Amino acid sequence: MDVKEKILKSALEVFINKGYYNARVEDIAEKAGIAKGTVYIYFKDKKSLFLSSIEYEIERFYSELEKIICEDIEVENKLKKLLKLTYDNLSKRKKYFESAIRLWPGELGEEIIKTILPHVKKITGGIEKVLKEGEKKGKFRFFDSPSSDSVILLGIVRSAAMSEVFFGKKVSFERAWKYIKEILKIKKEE
Amino acid sequence: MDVKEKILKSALEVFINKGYYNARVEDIAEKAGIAKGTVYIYFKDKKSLFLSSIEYEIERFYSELEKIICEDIEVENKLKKLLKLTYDNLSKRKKYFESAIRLWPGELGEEIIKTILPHVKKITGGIEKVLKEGEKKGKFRFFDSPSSDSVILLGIVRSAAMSEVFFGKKVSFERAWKYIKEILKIKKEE
DNA sequence: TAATAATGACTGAACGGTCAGTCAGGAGGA
DNA sequence: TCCTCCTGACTGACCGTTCAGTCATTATTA
Repeated sequence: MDVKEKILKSALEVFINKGYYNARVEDIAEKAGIAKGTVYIYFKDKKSLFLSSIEYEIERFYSELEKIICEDIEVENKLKKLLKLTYDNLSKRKKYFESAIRLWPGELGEEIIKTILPHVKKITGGIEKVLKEGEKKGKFRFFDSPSSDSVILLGIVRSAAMSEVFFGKKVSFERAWKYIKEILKIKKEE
Repeated sequence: MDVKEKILKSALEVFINKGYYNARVEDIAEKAGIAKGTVYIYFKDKKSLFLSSIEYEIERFYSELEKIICEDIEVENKLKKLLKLTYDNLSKRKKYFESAIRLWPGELGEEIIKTILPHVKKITGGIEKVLKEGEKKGKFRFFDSPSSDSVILLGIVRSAAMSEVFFGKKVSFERAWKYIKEILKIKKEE
């Protein structure tokens, strides 16, 4: 693995476990098996390393989603797999979300949004695509529009995945899926 | 207003605008019109000031919710008002949520959860109460159970309120409410 | 005047970023 | 083949800054 990628992987891990401000650049370097100075050869500063590591992770996630989108299976199952993957990814990353209140660095806020919005849009775009596919095939309906529906579906999946942390009660994926079936009027699936 | 409360209010404002790590205790003191040292008379350290300010805010929000819960109005409208208040509060606090990725301080994570979970539970508990009231009066059904339903409803409202920031497309409260009416099979309201 | 409250200059630790120095390995010459 | 020179990726000690928390001093109140 080349050095840059090794740094990105380590950075992601350390940022997730410690949060931006508690992650020392030296921790990241150590985990990558290099010296601190080397990090600054590949990345301008801590901030840009952080943004790059987030982009790296979202793209990795999106490539998993895309594989499902391209599978040749029943569209109901495709949607379910898509959302299940999202649920699992969120659950796995619970540590990200331990806090209900955001403590991100103010000066980074806008930049993060600007950096990751295009990547996030690819994800909602992927879900919209599957919704449209299902509608065209008459397998389910839009409740409102693919665009709103995808936002709401992701909201349901996210709140289920996070419910244990935020509300102290677990909501399984299967239960979340029941709500979604109701909204999209999906009759059967498995 | 007594000094302690003035500090809490200022702290909340500064923490929201700057995030935990960029909020200097001196900023908070300045905003409250006192000197930094005074803060340490009322609060052990920055961390406990932070936790107290969060508690203070959630309790303020809950007292607003409670007022609605106790109102003597149609239960459908009560639920709608409750969720609208939540939506508005989240929208107002968009700055909180500008970042899709959490950057909270690792060492604080668990403590935050421990501190705010009881308060958050009061909020979901309030919604559950209204759901039960509506079910008893035959105005709507539980889709799954008051407990899961409240998590999912909050998830829908939250994702709608945050959609502009996270997904770059606005989902109004009225639209979110449509989904909720569908799930709870609410026929009429307002 | 005594007690209590408030102040803000100061301290020490933490950490991002720098840069002079190291050295493995490649090129070139004998 | 062996030796020398060169390159640039990598290192890590160091610097400068920031800021939470302290405490001797001052102000206020009873």
